[in-house]
Amino acid sequence: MRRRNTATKDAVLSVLHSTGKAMSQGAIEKEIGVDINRATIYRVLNRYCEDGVLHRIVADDGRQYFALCVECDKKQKPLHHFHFRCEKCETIECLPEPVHFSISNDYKVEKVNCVLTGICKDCVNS
Amino acid sequence: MRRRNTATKDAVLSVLHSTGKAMSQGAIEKEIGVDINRATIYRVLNRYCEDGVLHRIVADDGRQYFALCVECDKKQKPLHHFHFRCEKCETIECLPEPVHFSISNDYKVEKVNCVLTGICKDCVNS
DNA sequence: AATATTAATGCGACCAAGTTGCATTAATTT
DNA sequence: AAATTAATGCAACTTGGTCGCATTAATATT
Repeated sequence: MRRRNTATKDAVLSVLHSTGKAMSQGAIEKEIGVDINRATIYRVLNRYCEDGVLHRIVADDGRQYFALCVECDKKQKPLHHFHFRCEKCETIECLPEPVHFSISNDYKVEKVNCVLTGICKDCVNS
Repeated sequence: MRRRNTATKDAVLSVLHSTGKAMSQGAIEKEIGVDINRATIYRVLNRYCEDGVLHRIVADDGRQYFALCVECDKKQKPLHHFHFRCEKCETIECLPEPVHFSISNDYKVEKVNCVLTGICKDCVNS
């Protein structure tokens, strides 16, 4: 099941690159310009997550947001980092702040999902 | 708009007390014994959150879970604490582990939502 | 104790996010 | 150029959660 290159996949990646933030399917659909089916966008995003190109954040609004893993690398973000969801501009940002925790070895931790919510620095002064 | 005491509200609280964990509407409905409407349970839960009796956690499954704030107090949990969602027994636990982070003052942080996901200590040995 | 007030409930309809089945299209292999 | 099968579009569906509205019942008032 080798992956194939398509215009849709490229378009999704380029939108994520250009905004530099984590985006929901809806936000991507709005920004992407061309008309791409909702289900297709979800499938592209899910595939990228499987392939380690994107990571998925579930925010406290219950929705999924997707962010480039490369973006995180560039800014030297740790594997598990905080995310900030701005309620005004409706974007999610990967923060350089690492998530630290200690937990009994009896627990098997598989995923870490930390989201701060509020007004981001761009929106707080406007 | 003074709150009124009802059997439904008591039943919801007592289920949460008896399990000692954060529960979704669905889990509460299953455990509660009596037949209570879905919308009503949600309304009860939302009211309790407004009143500071419960707090709401949105897990990485995108669903809302509700936990007693008193439970947290008892175990001396900090205001912002980690939560652990077990994928096997489908419960969420409030952990005593506090959430620490530092972020630029330019951001206005209003909510903190941190969930670890995996297999809890009760399920890992079974 | 009887009545008035209005919060709480049940029901059904509704919405939004996300997924899935299936026929069709098109990227890669041969 | 033909064959293979991943990717897409569409519609239907699922699930979590909310809302409007008529009805019920907890509290306040008499």
